[in-house]
Amino acid sequence: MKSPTLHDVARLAGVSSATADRVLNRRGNVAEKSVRKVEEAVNQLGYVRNIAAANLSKKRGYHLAFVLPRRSHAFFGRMHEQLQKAALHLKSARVSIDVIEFEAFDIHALEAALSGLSETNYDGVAFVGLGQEAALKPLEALRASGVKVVSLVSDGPQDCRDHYIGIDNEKAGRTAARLVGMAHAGNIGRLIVAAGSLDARDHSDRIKGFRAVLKRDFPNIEITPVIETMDQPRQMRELLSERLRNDAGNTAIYNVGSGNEGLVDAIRMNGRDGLSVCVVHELSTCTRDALEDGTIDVAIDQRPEIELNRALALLQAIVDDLPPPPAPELIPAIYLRDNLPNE
Amino acid sequence: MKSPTLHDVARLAGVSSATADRVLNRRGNVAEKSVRKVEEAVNQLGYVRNIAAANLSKKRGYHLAFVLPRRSHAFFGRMHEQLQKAALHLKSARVSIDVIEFEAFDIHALEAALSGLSETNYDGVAFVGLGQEAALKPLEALRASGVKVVSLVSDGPQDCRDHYIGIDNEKAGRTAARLVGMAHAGNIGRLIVAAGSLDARDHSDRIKGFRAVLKRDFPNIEITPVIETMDQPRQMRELLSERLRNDAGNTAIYNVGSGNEGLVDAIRMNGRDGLSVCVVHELSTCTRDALEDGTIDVAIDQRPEIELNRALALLQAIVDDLPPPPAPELIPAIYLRDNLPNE
DNA sequence: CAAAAAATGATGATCGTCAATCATTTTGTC
DNA sequence: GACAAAATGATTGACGATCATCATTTTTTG
Repeated sequence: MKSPTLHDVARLAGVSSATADRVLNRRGNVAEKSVRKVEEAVNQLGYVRNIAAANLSKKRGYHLAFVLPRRSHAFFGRMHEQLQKAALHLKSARVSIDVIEFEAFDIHALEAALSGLSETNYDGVAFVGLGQEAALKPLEALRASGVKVVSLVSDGPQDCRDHYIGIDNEKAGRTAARLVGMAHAGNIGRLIVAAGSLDARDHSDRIKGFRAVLKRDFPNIEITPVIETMDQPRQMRELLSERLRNDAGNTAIYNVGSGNEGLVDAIRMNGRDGLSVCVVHELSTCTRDALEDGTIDVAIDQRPEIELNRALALLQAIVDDLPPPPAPELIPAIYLRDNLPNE
Repeated sequence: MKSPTLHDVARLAGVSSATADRVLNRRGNVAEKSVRKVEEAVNQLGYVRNIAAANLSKKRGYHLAFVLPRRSHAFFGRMHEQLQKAALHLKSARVSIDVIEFEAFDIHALEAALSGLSETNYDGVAFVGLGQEAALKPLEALRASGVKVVSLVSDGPQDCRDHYIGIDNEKAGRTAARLVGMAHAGNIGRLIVAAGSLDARDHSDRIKGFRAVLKRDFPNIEITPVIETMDQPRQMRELLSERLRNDAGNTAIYNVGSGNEGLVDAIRMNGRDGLSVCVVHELSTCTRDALEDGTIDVAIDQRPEIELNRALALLQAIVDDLPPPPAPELIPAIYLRDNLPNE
């Protein structure tokens, strides 16, 4: 009924609890024979260390840091918000969370933020990996000193973090393509693609997936040259308006990046005549409204709240050197006007 | 830095830790004045009870029961599987999970299973609420004896459980309608709808949402009379084949319930000529294959694995009388052939 | 075989909370 | 002011693991 304790293991193994402890925590100075006996007892009893008791005695709480871009974009705002809620809830589990903000898209801001962490003594760090190529050294330093590291949203080299939590952006692009394709029902189409910057890894992955599917399965749809908006609503509005005004015959729009306010403005001004489908990424006040009034049709959403929860659960586990909790793959939500989340 | 303990609270309140304990655990026999002082100290220090220590001292583990239908359907198989994985992972947190299986769609099986629980002493129970109308009495008994109760997948009366975890089926139906509509690109269509049984709450909810959207936004699509399949692949195959053979001009299929093996067979036999879109519910080996080879286009999936994880996290929290962990709404995944989860 | 080295056992404090006991003080009431 | 009732304080031993210390035993080595 009740689970066995370290004492039970020691007794069954015929050693003292001190030795059993030495084995389980790899303190060394144990005879090979004793190690085997203890391990056998562990297996036989199905002993699992009581982490709560362990942490209590070690007077350890989970000390975590989240390195996030400022709340400039709605997307990161949602992350911050969820983090705050979660932090409150996790206080009773001795999880303390510090938030370190940095300027998004500033190449060196992330590096600076991460460097600052090496002095402190966090158990785990999660960071949004935009521009992490510049931040390899501080990451390496962190990991070398035993800190567990998780990258969020955008992944980088495998050996600069313990895990990545985020969506598969190529898959997201393919999904968008399929939706655009389906909405043409075999008709001929012409498509406008807009992107923030073709340099960003996540954006280029999306475009790659998008193009692949469109080319293979929907040759009836022609892609016009990509609009680069630098994720700025204004540029988006102007460039897109121009396209819509000058070229008739556009049937679809896909925005890979952000700047959706501009996109929505442009469509509202020009009307949706001839446009059979419009797909964007991320849910925000703006895109939500646009979905509800039919200005756009689909918002593919990363669900940052869920990513954040995952990161928290994962860090808690790996900080204890436990295997990551079993969790199914992150699939971006496909929001239509009919399945928007409440409130 | 480190969080305050009960002792700190007592000291600040100017009472003994015994009294502080009496206040926090509502043991009674405390003067109103002392209660106030302690509560004030709690607020001032931001004291949060260390649950790990509390549970350790109470020698309490989380003793949970999951009452699930047998693994007859792929859907429940996925739940069982996830539950097993999670159970393994949660052993170190002193969470023990018992699984009680019952025969799906047997009205009294659930009642019997739940009745059996009143003898035992679980802290929390999750159950799949198919046919819970018949099981109100045992649920009431459980809750009366302090057991926390969560219903999964299909909800019932509010006061027979503490929380419901599952999708909004009406929303799922609306989503299906939107996808079907989009895929018609304004063309005229004729739609075949199949359902397991119109009695099942979740199925009827889906149909309700589906019809509402189709009627309002896609009057160009005609709905032919619903095929009732009792979720049996064979009936599905025969009835659907008949329809496809006899009536030309069908443009879409929507299956509200299960029995997708039959649906897939029928379409493969008849070919997809003229069918512009085919939407079903739940991902399984069968529907996954069908998505990949283009037999069907969309599978709306409840993601039982996620529901299960949610239930676990929720039970752990409410068993401790904590507020439910902050988690965003469950949105069913929309699977296309391009965003299927790996492996 | 003796000395050094390695392995082991025994013990006890600690973490924060719970739960129980018993002694003492503060109330309220007639 | 006596007396009961209520409130409080003080104390203690779990709970399960960690970690350090010290004494003792076993093994290795020359």
